[in-house]
Order: sequence, then structure tokens, then C-alpha cells
Amino acid sequence: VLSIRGIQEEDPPDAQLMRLDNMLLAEGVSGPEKRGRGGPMAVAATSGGCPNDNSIEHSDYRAKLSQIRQIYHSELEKYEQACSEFTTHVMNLLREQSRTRPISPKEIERMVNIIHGKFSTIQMQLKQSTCEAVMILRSRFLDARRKRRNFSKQATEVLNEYFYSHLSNPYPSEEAKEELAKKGGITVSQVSNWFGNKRIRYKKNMGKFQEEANIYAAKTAVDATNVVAQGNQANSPSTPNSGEWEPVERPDGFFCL
DNA sequence: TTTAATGATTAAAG
DNA sequence: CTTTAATCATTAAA
Repeated sequence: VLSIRGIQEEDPPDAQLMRLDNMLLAEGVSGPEKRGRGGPMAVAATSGGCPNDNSIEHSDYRAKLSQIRQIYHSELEKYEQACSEFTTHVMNLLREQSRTRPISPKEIERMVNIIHGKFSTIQMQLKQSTCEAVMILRSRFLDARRKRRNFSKQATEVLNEYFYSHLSNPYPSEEAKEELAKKGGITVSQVSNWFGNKRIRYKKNMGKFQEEANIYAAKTAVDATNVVAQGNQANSPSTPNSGEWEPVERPDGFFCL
């Protein structure tokens, strides 16, 4: 079995292996056992998400992670043990043979290297599959898309009001976003997400939003700072302007329809 | 059950 | 950092 290989195994073994090791460490699989408190567990804080999900979900996640961790460590130990056992076994064989033929120390060393190479590739496979398991676990528990809930009527009302009353420039400032978030009972990130989605989806299929536009068109006052477009006030929403808000240059915040 | 709507994430560009 | 555009995953509607 110990053919003349093992020296030419993989050219970049360290590149991949370093990544796997780093990830396992970062994920707390291969690091020191952190029983009890001390969790600076950095959950992706980008999305507002529900404020009341940090009980069952998280502990469930940690339980599963600890399970993975256990398996990983026991397997790793098994490999270490098997490796050393096998090495000593081969050494014994070589010692026996050395009675009938001369065996150079170099040959022995080569043999040991081959064995260690073999076992380290197995170890690498273990790390690989462990990383996969962690990734799956992460996507299963920590992906906010899986916890998505529709906004309240109030929130969508507020957001749509702003959007359709600022159709010419639907980019709320940071302050405006905070205001909208407060009024709708959602986070600023969620407001940003909503506007990002709304803009692209409105632009992509304006006809689909005509009715919605009609509903919200009359409900809000025009931005006080833009007092320019008096003539376009009666802009009939049933004939959506084919131009977007982007292509027309907006030198100073003027209307661009 | 299939489809549409929708909030969140990602990559890429500024 | 922000945005667009594409995509993912869930929910509501058909």
C-alpha cells in the first residue's frame, strides 16, 4: 500500500488547509472548549430581524455546533492514535527486516513521512467535511432569510407613502430613514432594504405598481425643499413616465421626470 | 401544490 | 459606507 507516493501529494496543501483551520477556529470547533459564559458570539448584526429570537434558535444552534465539535475531536483523536500505532508497527517491521538486509535511516525517515502524509490527507478530509457541516448549520439557523416575516400594515403604509410622494427621487436621507423606521416600527436597515427592493422592483415593472401608485399618490405633501415643479403637479399616475429617476441629471435636487 | 409577493443577503461598482 | 441587480427563502394567494 505504501507506494512510492506521498512526496508528491498536493502542491498547495497549506492553502486550503489553512482556510479550513481558520474557519474551524473562528467557528469555535477546533478552539478551546468554551463552556459556560464568555460568548462574544458575533452574529451577523446587519439585519434588524426580530428582537425576540435569541432564545430557542440560538441555543439550538449551539447545541448542534457542540455536537459537530465533539465528533470532530473524537475523530481527530482516532486518527492521531491510528497514525502513531501504524507508525510504530511499520517501524517494528523495518527493525525485523534490518536483520536480513541493511536499512538506511533515510529509508526509515521516508517511510514515516509517507505514513504521516497519508494520515494528514485523511485529517484534511475530516476538516473539510466538518466545515461543510458547520456551513450547513449556519445557513440553517443564522440566515435571517429563514426568519423573514412580512411587515405590519403600518410599516408598509408609511414606507409606501414616502416612496410614492418622492417618486422623483426616492432616496431618503439617513434622517428620513430613521424617521420612517420609527414610524413603522422597524429598523433603519429594514428601511434601507425596503427602498432598495422597492426601487428596483418598481423600475423593473412599473405597470404592476400603477394601482398602488394611485392609492398613495394623493396622500402626501410634496417635499417642501423642492418647490420647482409646479406644472407637473397633475402628473397622471396612470401613464407612468417611461424615464427612471436615474438617467436625468439631478444638478441640485430638482425634479428629473 | 404551484405561483406571486416580499424581506434579506450577496456580489459588484461607486 | 452606499447603491443596483440578482438571488435566496419564506409567506400569502391562486
